[in-house]
Formats: sequence, structure tokens, C-alpha cells
Amino acid sequence: MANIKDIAKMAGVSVTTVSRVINNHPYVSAEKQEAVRRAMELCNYQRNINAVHLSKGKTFLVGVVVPFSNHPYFGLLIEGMANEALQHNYKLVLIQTNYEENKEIEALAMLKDKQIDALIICSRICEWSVIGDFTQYGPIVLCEDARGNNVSSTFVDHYKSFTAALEYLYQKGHKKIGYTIGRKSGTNSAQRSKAYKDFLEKHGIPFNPHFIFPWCFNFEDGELVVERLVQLNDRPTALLVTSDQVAAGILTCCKDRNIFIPKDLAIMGFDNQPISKVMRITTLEIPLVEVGRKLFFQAMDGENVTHEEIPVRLIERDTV
Amino acid sequence: MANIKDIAKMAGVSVTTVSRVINNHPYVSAEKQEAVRRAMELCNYQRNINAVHLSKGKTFLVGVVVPFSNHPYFGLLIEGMANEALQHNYKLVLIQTNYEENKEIEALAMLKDKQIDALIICSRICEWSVIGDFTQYGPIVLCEDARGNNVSSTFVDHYKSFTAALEYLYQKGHKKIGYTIGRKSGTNSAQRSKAYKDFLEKHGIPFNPHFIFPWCFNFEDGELVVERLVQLNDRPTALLVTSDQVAAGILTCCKDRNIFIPKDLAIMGFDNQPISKVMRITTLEIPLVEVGRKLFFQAMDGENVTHEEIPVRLIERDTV
DNA sequence: ATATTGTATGAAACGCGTTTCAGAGCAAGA
DNA sequence: TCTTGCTCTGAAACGCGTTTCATACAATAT
Repeated sequence: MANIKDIAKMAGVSVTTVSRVINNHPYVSAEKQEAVRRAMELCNYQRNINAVHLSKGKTFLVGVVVPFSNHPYFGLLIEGMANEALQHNYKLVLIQTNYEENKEIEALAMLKDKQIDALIICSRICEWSVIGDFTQYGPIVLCEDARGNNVSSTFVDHYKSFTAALEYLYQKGHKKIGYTIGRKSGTNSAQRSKAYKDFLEKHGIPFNPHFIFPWCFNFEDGELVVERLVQLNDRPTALLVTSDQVAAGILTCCKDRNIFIPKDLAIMGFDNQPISKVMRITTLEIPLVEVGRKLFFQAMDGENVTHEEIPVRLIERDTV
Repeated sequence: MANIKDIAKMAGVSVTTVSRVINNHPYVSAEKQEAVRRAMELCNYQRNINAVHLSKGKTFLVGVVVPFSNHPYFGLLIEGMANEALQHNYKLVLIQTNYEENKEIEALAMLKDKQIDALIICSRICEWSVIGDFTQYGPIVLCEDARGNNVSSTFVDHYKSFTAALEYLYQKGHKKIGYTIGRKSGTNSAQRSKAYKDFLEKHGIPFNPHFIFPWCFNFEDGELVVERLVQLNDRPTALLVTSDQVAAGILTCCKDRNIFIPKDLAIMGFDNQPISKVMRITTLEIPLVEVGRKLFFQAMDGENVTHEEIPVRLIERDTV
């Protein structure tokens, strides 16, 4: 395969001139321009992008860390990023961690060795201190409240939104409210847990550990929730479900067991995924595509560390 | 940031020796090895991966073309690839096309300019001739029957499986069978269409264009199907749905409209996604994670063009 | 007529790790 | 003693495009 030198020779010009033609720099005479183009066409020339990357010290690649790629939550986030990436002529490198710390560190290493220009972490596992060690190598953007850490972030205030959701349920008459979360640890889960405890305290409601259902990510996880639910003597009357997928799963399984929604159990989802619209699930909308877009934007704007809070919106439908 | 030259100078050796240490080549004395390691640690040295890529002519990156990334079908496919990629120390570059041809061509160009070592196309838009122009630049792997084209493929024989599904429904007493597909064009859709027509002909059943529902991808698309269904005077008694997600959506909407499954309408899904298990949807299992794994494997084995047919398995549940 | 400014072009340095090749030193086998 | 074969090391070439700097000439301004 021909390289830039071959083209230069063939067109009777210097490599500089070829480079100028390739990159549309001014100051190349029409004749030479033509000669170079002809030579490139003749050889079916393609510049070696890795040489460009080395030379420029950039790859136009942005890493995206997700625990799993087959969840609509991350799907929408990625969609937003991909759209924005397209605009900026960037590509996304997907790094699936399955919530294993070493994979996240691998992603950070990619930033260090310049394989990617920036890194977006959609769901963090590493300690902040670990992340901090890598900020010197390029922009790192988080999808959680990262204020106070030297990285940009676009996030939902889960304390606030969880509190709002709880108060909404309370005001609808619910005193016994349970909730589901994904991971037990993590900033978001911690915020929710705190919101929950503060809510209980405020209203003088006793804490019931059986009302909390961790490890709920997908539609099918709803099945287990319902199974555990029916075995409870003292059941919650409402469930705050941190994913519409899980909410849909719970709703479906409840129907099968003749648990009527919302009469027997109120359900409130999160995200406002399309499935919640079809199933008429009351939910808190998070504009995930927009969040993805903003995350990418922050990754591009590596100079400045910024934090953007995304407001959520309550969407009342038929499950509360 | 220090480069290999700096390290060499600092350790009092040549760059060759440093390179040897980095890559664990034999024939480096213990002392020099130690000296190099110390220097690297001192400088917090990180080799520039782009220089490696340029030098080696490889990037350890594999491109993955998908129309959308937020669909569980592609999610599982990617999951399989990601697992295998990890094993081989490769990373995946996600290229989302939204079914736009130019984006797919962009992906092919990435192969040409050596930004990726191989390309996996999960859902093709380009003509075969276009793909053919790029096979010289690296392995291209398809997730559809690509026999006869100079690319590897792992695929389901959709003619065969569709026929099997139709016969299964027929044998259950269904004569009026409709089906949903995603895109109208595409190898898979063509195979299914042919299977459908052959099936009708074989059993002397007249063709009814209203029984075909295109553009069905997601859960929410099931809503439209049901809406159109109820407006039909002459309704199908069974529906072959080419995605469990859509099947789940249809099932949910039917329940809301008091259309009883399978009494009023039999539904058969595809993929055996977790959702189909929870909702007890009869489906044809496609081992997508396994398919993803194999696709990646073929991408690695660029020397040989191979084709692997994946058998599907009928999973009888409660919707037929 | 002279000083500026703009256009056009190429040599060479640069980014940086890998790999080939040549050579030196030393031990085991002939 | 001589050959063969390891072990160890480094200089230099290689992969390839970008960018800086110097230069040359034409055109406009003074």
C-alpha cells in the first residue's frame, strides 16, 4: 500500500504538499493539487490513521465505560453520546466492565497511553482517589455527582428526586414504601438510601429492611422482587423502582399473581423509558439521551471542569 | 511525559533494551532489567500506544457496526463479543449507524485506514459489492448468511427457522398467520418473506398483506401492531414476531385490550430474551451471546473465511 | 524604487516504539 | 584448539503523517 512518500514522488512534489492537499490547507497551486489528487486516486491511497494519531497526539476516540451494554439505560446514554460524537467526528470505544474494577482501570490506562482522548464513566466502581490519579492524562467525565472531584459530571440529584418521589407517594397516602436499586454501593444508591432514611425519619416511619430490594437491573429481575414481596407478611403498599425495566417486570409479574396495580401496590419507575409509556407506568423522567449528549460535550471541553445537574420530571400515569 | 528514549538514557541502556523489558523479551540481564524498571517507575512511564500501533500496524481494536445500541438483541451480541475481546486483549469500537449507509461506509473506511484490525457488521445496509471493496484491508465478519461473499459469517438460517415456526403454528391449528419484521429489506427479512410465501403456497393459504407488520424493533412498537390488528376485519390468529421485545409489547397491549393470548391470538417470539421467559412467551431461541462470541472469533481468524450456521431451538411456553 | 505582505513549496525535525542486523562475550561440544 | 551456539546489547532503519522553518517569487503599499 502506498504511503505519503510514494504519492509525493509520483506527483513530483514534497510530502508536505501532499499533506497540505490531504488536509485542505491553502497555498497549494491548482496544478500540484490536481497532480496529487490524481496520484492518490491512482494508488487508492489511504493515509495511515495511526501515523496521524501519533503525530497529532490525538485519536478522536472517546472511551465509554458501562457495566453492561445491553441495558436500555446505558443504551440511551450511549445513543446521546454517539449522536454528539458523530457531530464532532469522534468515535466511541465501548468498555464493558461488568462492574469489575480492573476493567475500569484498564479504561483509565487507555487514557494514559493516549489510546483515547477522553473517558466517560457511566457507572463508576473505582475509588475517587484512583480516578484522580488519571485526571492528568485527559478529561474524565462522570455520570454522577462529582462535585469536589477534579472531573466533570452530568448528573441527577438522586437525593432530591428520590425525596420528591417518596413525598409524592406519601401524599398519595402511602406510608409503607419500599424501593429497589441496582448495586448496593455507588453514589446514586447512597444518595437514595440517605433520602429514604431521612424521609422515614421525617414522617416517623419505622425502617423495614425487607422493603429494600437490591440487584434489580432488568425486566426479569422484577420476578424475584414479586416473589419476595408475596412472602412478606407486612408488605409495602408502594414501590419506588429505580428503572422502568424492573418496574415493567414487577408490573407484569404482579398481574400474573393477581396483585392489582395500583390498588394493592403502587409502582413508580425511573427514566421514562418507552416501555413505561406503553405500560402506563408512573415514572420520573431522566432525559438520558440528553445526558449522554452533555457527557460527551464535557468530554470534548477538556479544559474546564464543569458540573451540570439534570432536573427530573414526574410523569404521572396509572401505576400510582 | 517521558518517552522510551528518556528511560533508556536514565537507565543507561539503549532503547532496544527498554523495549525488550517492556515486552518481556528474553536476553536482558537482571541488572539492566532492574535499572529499566526503576527508571520507568520513577518517570511514571507509559508507552505511547499510538506509536505501538503505527509500528506494529495493528490497533487491537475491532469495529462493531450496529444500527442502534439500545436494543437487547445487539446488546447480547455485543456482550458475547466483549467477553471474547477481553480474552484476546482487544477492545471494541462501537459504530452506530441508525441504518444510514454512509456510517457503515465510515466504519469500512476505518478498516482501510487501519484504525481497526477487523470489522463486525451486525446488520448490514451496504451492497455486497461495497463490502467487497474493503475485504482487502482486513477481516470483515457478518451476522447474516454471507456464503458466496468473501467475508466470514455466523448466522441463523432464517428461512429454515421461519418455516419451522410457521409449521409449528400451522400444526397447532393456525391458518391465518401474520408476522412482524424490523426492516423491510435485508437478507434476514428476505429469507423470512420467502419462507412465508412458500409456506402459504404449500398449504394453499391466500396472501394477505395486512398480516405483515414491518418496522417492529422495540417493546413500544408492539402498541402499533395491536392498534392496527384490532382495526382489521379479518384478523390473523397467530403472529410470528421477530423479536421478544416486540412480542412482549404486543402481549402487554393485548392484555390491556382484553385480547386473550393464546386463545384469541397466538404469539411467537424470537431470541429467547429474558423478557420472554418472564412473560412466558413461546419463542425461538437464538444463542446471541454465543453468536457474538463466534463473530469475534472469526474476526480474529482473519486468514480464513468461514461460515457458521447457528441452530435455533423452539422453546414452548404459554403464548401459542 | 523600496518595503511589505501574501502565495507557494520543500527540507528536515518530530511524535515514539519495534525490529532487524551486527557484533561481542562466553560456554559447551568436536 | 577450534567450531558452534547461546546470551546480551545497541545502532539504525522502519512505520508514516504533521508541522516548523526557511526560501523564493509576485503583488501591493509607501
